[in-house]
Amino acid sequence: MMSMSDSGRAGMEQSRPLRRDAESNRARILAAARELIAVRGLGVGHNEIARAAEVAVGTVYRRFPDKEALVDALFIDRLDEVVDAAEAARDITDPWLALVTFMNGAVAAQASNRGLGDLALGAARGMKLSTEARERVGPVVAEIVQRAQAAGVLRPDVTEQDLALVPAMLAPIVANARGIDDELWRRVLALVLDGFRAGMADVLPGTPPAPEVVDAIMSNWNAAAH
Amino acid sequence: MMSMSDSGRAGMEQSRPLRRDAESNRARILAAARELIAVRGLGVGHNEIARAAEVAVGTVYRRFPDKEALVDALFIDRLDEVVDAAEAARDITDPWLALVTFMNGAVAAQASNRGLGDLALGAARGMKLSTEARERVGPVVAEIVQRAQAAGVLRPDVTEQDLALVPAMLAPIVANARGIDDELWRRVLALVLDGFRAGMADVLPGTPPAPEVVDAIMSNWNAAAH
DNA sequence: GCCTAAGTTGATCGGCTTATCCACTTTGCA
DNA sequence: TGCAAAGTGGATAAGCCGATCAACTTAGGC
Repeated sequence: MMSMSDSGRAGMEQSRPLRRDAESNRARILAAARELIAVRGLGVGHNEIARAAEVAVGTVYRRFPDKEALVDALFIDRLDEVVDAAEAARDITDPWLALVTFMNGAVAAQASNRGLGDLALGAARGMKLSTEARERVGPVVAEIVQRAQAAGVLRPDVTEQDLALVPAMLAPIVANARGIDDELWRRVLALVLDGFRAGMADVLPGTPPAPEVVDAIMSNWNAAAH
Repeated sequence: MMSMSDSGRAGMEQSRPLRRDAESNRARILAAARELIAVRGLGVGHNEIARAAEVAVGTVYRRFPDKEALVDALFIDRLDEVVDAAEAARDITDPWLALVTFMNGAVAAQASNRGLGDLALGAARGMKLSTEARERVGPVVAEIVQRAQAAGVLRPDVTEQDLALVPAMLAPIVANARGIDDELWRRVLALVLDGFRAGMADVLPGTPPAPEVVDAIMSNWNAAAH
């Protein structure tokens, strides 16, 4: 085998139970980072996280060698929620509704957590997250997809991979419409799932975005980072 | 016709025809910026642009007070291409094909110019571009939309505003798939326009992205900025 | 209670960006 | 030709960022 220490990150880390103070600091760092990142996105710096956690930067780096490690630690447990959502959706009888419900849940999570959206936009690279995400939610989604296709309500020439792209597509909508039209993504998601093509009745939820809204989204006028 | 002067930027500034050397420098700056930004996105710094233009940073700032002004100057003329594309699409007989052709052209432009993609992602704020874009391409697109709706091939509950969101949605796909699957956006665009719903025959172009591709897109593995 | 490994601190580094400033050079009109 | 006005070079400021490290503090086994 190779280095079998692996305290901080990937592999596992039960080498030695952290000292009490260290453990509490770690928890505070995670809590602070979670909150800040949910609200402001992955852009928040270590200094800020450290200050919020009432800890020094060095301490943050001691626990999480780099940003990637921190983000990994932060979001790996969020996966549980997604998995739960997927499993809940799987239990819905109507195959199409199951699919729609799941996608809505996924994008809603993105909308409520800026960091998640940044992730979907590809803001961070190379983290183990995507692998783990695929492994854990993939199978459930595959099941939903298969059922929908078997029922003839989902076109047969798509796969769950195609479906996986949808949250990424919605990310800029969610991100840029934030604070201007926080529900726009629901309409757009419905549109993406339903299609632009005429013929299939359903009336879209919400109202069409006003031209000013589109403007604002494109140039990010009011949204602002702040 | 409307404002008929408007050489450089926002307000107006045709006060005096630039000196020869200045004019040539301005052109070189624009050319260098255009190329760099097309290839590497809006992230390129002024220093780099200056070096490529064989000019000093100070000179860049003398012509373009800030990044916004530079980007404005760069892309305002690109609008001509989009307008041309829209007008060409308008002349296509089949209303649906006209719409699809236009959207393909718009996203293709994004795919071939990284800066354009960044713009669609909302990377830059507050520039006059979006206003001008709306004013110039809006009417043509509206015509395309109306025709498609009149022909009953486009669902009646969408507007050209909805359509305007599509390039933004495609942006993360284009950006994150660059160098991995440069044509993926065609499939996704077709999907967005066609809809996930079963029933409407058309076979999607391309093949479903492999799981690794989706992984790579999400975490931006190989793409790299370089 | 003491001692050492573990943990913490915060100044600091190096790299990047946007933007400014002023001594110097060039242009082009008189 | 000569001289102001226009333009230019490039060092530099000011701000971020992620990340490092040597000096200090603390936990907790013995």
